[in-house]
Amino acid sequence: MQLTNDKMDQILLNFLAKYVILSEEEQNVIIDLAIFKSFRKGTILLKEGQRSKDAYFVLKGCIRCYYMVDTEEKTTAFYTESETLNPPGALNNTPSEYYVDCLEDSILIVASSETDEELFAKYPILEKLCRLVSEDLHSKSQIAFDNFKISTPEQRYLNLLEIRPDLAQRIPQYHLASYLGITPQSLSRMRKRLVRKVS
Amino acid sequence: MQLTNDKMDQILLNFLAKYVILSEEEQNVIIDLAIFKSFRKGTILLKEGQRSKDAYFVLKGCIRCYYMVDTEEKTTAFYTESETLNPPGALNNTPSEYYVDCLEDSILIVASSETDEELFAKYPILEKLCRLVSEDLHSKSQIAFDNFKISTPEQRYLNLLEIRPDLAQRIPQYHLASYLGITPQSLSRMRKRLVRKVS
DNA sequence: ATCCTTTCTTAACTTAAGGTAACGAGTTTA
DNA sequence: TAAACTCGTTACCTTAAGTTAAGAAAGGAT
Repeated sequence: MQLTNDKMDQILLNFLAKYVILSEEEQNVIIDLAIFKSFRKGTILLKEGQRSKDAYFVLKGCIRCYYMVDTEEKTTAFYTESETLNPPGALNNTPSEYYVDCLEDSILIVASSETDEELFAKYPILEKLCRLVSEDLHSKSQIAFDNFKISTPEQRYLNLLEIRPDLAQRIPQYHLASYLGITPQSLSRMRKRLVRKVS
Repeated sequence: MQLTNDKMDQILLNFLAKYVILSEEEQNVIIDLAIFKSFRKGTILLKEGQRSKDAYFVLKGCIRCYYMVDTEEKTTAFYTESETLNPPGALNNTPSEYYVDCLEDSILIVASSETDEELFAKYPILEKLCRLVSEDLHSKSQIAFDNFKISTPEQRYLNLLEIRPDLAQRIPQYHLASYLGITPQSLSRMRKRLVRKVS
């Protein structure tokens, strides 16, 4: 399926409409600002040590954050349609601690936070929008953290199946395992255990 | 030690100064708004199921978030001097999923987000301030989440000793254990293992 | 169709965490 | 003072995750 520019604009505006009501003009400013980019599966968007002020809004596809610990990839997050990755570097210009890559061919909006100051001065509602989005993302990430902490790997897996069943379908199991904080072997065993429990 | 009102004001303003430069008037607005409250150790500030729009800034003492899972407390966070707890309820008015209590006699600034709208209209810089604080907290909590995920319980404990050595001193071990995602017994064993490794 | 890479599974062994129980040191309460 | 309570430790057994190694299954590439 091909996404037209209009459709992509609409996906973004629908997302923003959850937070504030924007005038035509404000919508146009945002659309003009938004840079739509396509990436092939496997593309690395951000490397450890790299400085980048870019934030990514996923229109289509899936991106993933991971740390390299020794020679091992430790996956910490997946972002799919209408989700936003806002790396810390955007704020304080520190080098990234982790990598970001595309697990699928993806269409992303790449938002650079360079021009923000003038823009916020001219359109204060955009500052409000950013505040609300940030507060919402913070709250969601806090809740996700809490759930992770109070759960066993098995509960985390079952929770994932419930909350984001799409992920279990589209993401390789060894990435899921890493995301759950266990090895692929453990996840495989766990799945066998769970089947046994059901019957 | 007794904190005077002036000292408490200053702690708050020092914290905010990390984000924006405020005029005298803006500082005064914030100080007038800030409600300083004292709580005795053991006081429960927020209960599961309770709706509250209050955020807490810790001037002195220590507060803790925990979930009740069956009959067990699962501790997910500690907040000490100059840290901020911003429960999700403040945003979307949903009932709290967790409890908050005081682990020590504490002095907190209780900020209700009720009056925000008019205030932001009058002092746009306060909206910017909230955006920056929120982005910063989000980024920090994201990093904390990542570190938790990519670490074993032992690494988490060692990391805690390094990053927040104060916590290990002032917080009972069974709360720390819960925070690390393990039982008090496991933490006790782990500590013994670690001592053995050093020697 | 065959090869090759990627992904998932299984197995045997090691390590560490959970569950339960008991003990002891230090406080608080009666 | 004694009893009760809190907190940390230890012990024994069970459960599950890590490690290493080896195959099986699925997909792509030539």
